[in-house]
Amino acid sequence: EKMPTGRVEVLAKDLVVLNASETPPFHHDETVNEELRLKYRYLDLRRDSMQANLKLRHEVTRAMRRFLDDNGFMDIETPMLTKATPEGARDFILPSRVNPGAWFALPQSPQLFKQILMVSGVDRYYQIARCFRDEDLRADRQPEFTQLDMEMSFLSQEEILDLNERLICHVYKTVKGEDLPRPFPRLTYAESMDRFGCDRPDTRFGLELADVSAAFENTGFKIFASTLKKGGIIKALPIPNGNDAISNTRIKPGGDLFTLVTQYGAGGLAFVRVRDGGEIDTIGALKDSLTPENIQLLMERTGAEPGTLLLFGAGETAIVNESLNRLRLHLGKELGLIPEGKTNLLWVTDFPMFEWNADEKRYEALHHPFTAPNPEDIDDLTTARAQAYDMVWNGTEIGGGSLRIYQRDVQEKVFECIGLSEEEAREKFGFLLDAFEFGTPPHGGIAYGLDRLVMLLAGEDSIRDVIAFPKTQQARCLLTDAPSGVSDQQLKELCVASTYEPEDVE
RNA sequence: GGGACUGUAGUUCAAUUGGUUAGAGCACCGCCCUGUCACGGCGGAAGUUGCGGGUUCGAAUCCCGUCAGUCCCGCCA
Repeated sequence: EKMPTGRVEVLAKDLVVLNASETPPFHHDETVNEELRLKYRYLDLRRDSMQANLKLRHEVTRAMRRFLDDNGFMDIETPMLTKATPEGARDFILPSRVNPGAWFALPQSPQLFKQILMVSGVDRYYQIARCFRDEDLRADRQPEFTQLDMEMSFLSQEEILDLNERLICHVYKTVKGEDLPRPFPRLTYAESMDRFGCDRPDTRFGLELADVSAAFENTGFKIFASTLKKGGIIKALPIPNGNDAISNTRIKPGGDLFTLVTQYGAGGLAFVRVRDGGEIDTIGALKDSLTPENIQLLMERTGAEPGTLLLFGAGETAIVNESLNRLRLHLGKELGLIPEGKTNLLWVTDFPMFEWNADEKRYEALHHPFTAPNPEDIDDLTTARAQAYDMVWNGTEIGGGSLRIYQRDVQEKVFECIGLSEEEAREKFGFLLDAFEFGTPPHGGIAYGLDRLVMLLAGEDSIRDVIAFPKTQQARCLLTDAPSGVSDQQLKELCVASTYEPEDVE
């Protein structure tokens, strides 16, 4: 609680100036631009809101530690200097002076070390671990970030989810003073994609998608017909009372909603308005081709009522889902459908093991290649569901985990699926495969994005505001002016020569 | 790699849409004020309008380039 001024009066006998201050470039109750804040981060952190965020972050990690300590978990550190990973994000790499020509990588996560700890008989491990990924930044992505990393032996998925719900509820109760309802709702990946078009649905509001492919099976509307012929789908986003709220101009080419969906690969945005008395109103070729059967099926599938605006996505499933998901989130916000102060937590389960990468013509692990397949789907791994789960907070993924593979033969099959040759697998992960031969217990775990979690609890829009010393979008530290050049002497010691200029790199 | 927005005193913002001397609040400096607490009064200093080109009689304003910050797409197992 902030003390109001004037309540305490101090009568000074002596005054000693410990250190004089320059006039600061900005005052601690001023809102200034990001560049200035980051350059003078020490002054920025003096502001009440930043002090509160630092304190909140500390309280969150303290609550996590308290809960995990009380539940038999051990905090164990894993190396920062480790091995480059073939899958996943770009690595930050560091030359080894002692081993000329050889490079360490900073960890993208402690994944393999924590699994190795399970082999070592550490039944319950956790670490508040710094992770590094050399990819482009976003409001919720920094090149170095913090995970609460956990791994447990001999627990079923149910037990892991239950324990994690209790963990998150404990953290929430500690910092917010409120109980969250348990158990958390669960959606399978398939259901989430079907109803929301994404794997981390914001369920604080409705506007659920409806697959209306069946309503257009014999349609004369060329775009829809060719979509279905090519194996695509047609989905509708029904907006109750959308007729009043959203004009044709916004939906047609050049309109903001049209532009929004095309940004995610959609070809356009067909629409239908349901008028009083159930009259159907639309434009162009769709208007001419709609049959009574189309309309009846459409109304059944979408539950549309007079006043409802139906927005359509037609095309490849992934594109339809992605574009309508973005449209749903955009309109949910715009129409004020998202309740203030509400916290919706849920699990998404049963992710697919793999996703087809069309560019590289191979399967890619959706979670990571150490995720255990569902035993029911073991016959064909390429279409198998994984024993993986994500925790979703108001539409943001705050944690993800899985049961892991703990048998060498299964692990080798998964490597094969993602196109990793035996030699590569042995070279990169031989130590893990070997370890699996020494009585590795069944195990599983999860990792939470601490920065995102604290950001949500703080009600901030960027993780920079909950990180003491973050980087800019160009991955620079404006306080220290890192990264910077190094001396030739340093490079020489490391046996590193600069061979490429930036313009050589595409 | 691509798209969008922003950049004007220390700072937050203006500048009648291309018009002659670029303004204001806060901060700063000086003087005044013996109970203030967002004090008050009077006065003052403070600008290569991010940077470099171009168009124009004339550019903060329009164009091109560049730098920086932000948001997004790609990317992020």
